[in-house]
Amino acid sequence: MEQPQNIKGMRDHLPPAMLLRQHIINTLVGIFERHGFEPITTPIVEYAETLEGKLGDEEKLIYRFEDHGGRRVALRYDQTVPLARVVAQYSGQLTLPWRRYSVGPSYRGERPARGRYREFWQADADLVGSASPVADAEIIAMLTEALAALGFPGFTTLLNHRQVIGGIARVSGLEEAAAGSVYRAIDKLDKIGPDGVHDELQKTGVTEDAATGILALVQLEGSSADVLHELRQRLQGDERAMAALANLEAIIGHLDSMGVSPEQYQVAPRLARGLSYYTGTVFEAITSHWPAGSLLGGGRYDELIGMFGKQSVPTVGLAFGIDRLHDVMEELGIGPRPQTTAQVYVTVFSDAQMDASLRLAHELRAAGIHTITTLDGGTNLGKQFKEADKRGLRFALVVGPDEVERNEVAIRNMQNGAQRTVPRSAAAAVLREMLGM
RNA sequence: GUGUCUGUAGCUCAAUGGUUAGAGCGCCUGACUGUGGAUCAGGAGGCUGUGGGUUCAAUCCCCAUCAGACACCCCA
Repeated sequence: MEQPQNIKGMRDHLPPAMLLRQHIINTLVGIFERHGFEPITTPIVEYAETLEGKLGDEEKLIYRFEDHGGRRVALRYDQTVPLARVVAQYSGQLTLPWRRYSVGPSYRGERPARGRYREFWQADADLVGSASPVADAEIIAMLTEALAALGFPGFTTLLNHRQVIGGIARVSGLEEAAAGSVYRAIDKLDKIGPDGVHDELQKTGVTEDAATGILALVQLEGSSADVLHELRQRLQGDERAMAALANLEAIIGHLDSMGVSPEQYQVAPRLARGLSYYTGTVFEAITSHWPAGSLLGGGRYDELIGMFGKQSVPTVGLAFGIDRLHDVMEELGIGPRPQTTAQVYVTVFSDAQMDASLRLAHELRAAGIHTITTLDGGTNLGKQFKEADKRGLRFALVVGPDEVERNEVAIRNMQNGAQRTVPRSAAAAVLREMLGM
């Protein structure tokens, strides 16, 4: 290790990136809390067996190792399984239904690609302990509010139900066991097109007729009502699918009152999603401006918590991909792009004036203004202004001998060069106003 | 995990199988001794990702390794 370097797929986030990330996280948390979701944090390291047996195929991507005590441990793969562990473990202390959120990193040993990293952050929100369609609707409403608050221009939430897909497979005469590869094939519809899916299905052993039938179903598009109607016709006789369709209809029925308009979502029978713990609704949000994966994903998993030994607790939730949101916003130029956290730069005229500047800075900070000063009193003013400019500060203040004598402060607007002198006692108030605080 | 491509100064990129590897931007200093973004003049900064090999000689050719990009797989 002669050269400092990152582990593959694990990134450093320097201030410019971090400031945007914080904006994203703060925005999401704001929406979560507006809906009364409560924060929790769980360890990044879990017993390997806690994570095993919950994810399906993806399990091979779990980071596993032995700790010093020889315990088989793993880095968490998402925040959903740890949540399920927590709910099972603290059932006596939780009042259900429980709205909780959690923000932090998860780890997957995948080959990194665009919008995909081995360490990635998710903002996860789940509504634990309710099977009501209102719960599903609330999660979808929240995701819609969040993407709008972040400023995403055109996004769509694709909505489906595991038992709709199951029904499609059953109606096509497929064994339950074959369903997995069918899910994967139809999930690729947007990428490889109908012919591609047809080939893919046949490759997995589906008959030509069945493939054609499946394809006709998963390609359904149009208004949610139309798609649901059509699915109901074609899946007739499959009870579980009928129940799923009724459930979707009930959820959609609440969306309007929750502020979600019909053009912001669509029923998409092709949406499968890989995680095996989903049992009901599944959804993800995509934007046409970003080809590399969804911005968030989620669904209902009514059996996962029960896997930790106690009774099942119906739950629906979602995870925003912070890194993807960041990458897309960066690429599309969405959102604020602050260069720094400081707002005001207090110059130091000379060593003799150092304390006057420090005192002023202290007062400004006490007034809530983010303030930095020069550290070296021997630096000439020109250099200090240059630094203030480079750092992207909005105002530079001067308290030289003249200002001290007149008990004033000079405030210079670094964006347009306008400079004014105000009474020392008014400096904080004036700045607060100029900063729009 | 599979395949393809890439890796030279802080950043974006040049260059040649052979003496001290270049440019722009950025950075530092000065012209400007109470005021930044312009201009001009100087300056610092590279064992060419790392480790091997071929060769009289390698940044350039070969192998490995690490990291990155893209596609596949799959997902946030």
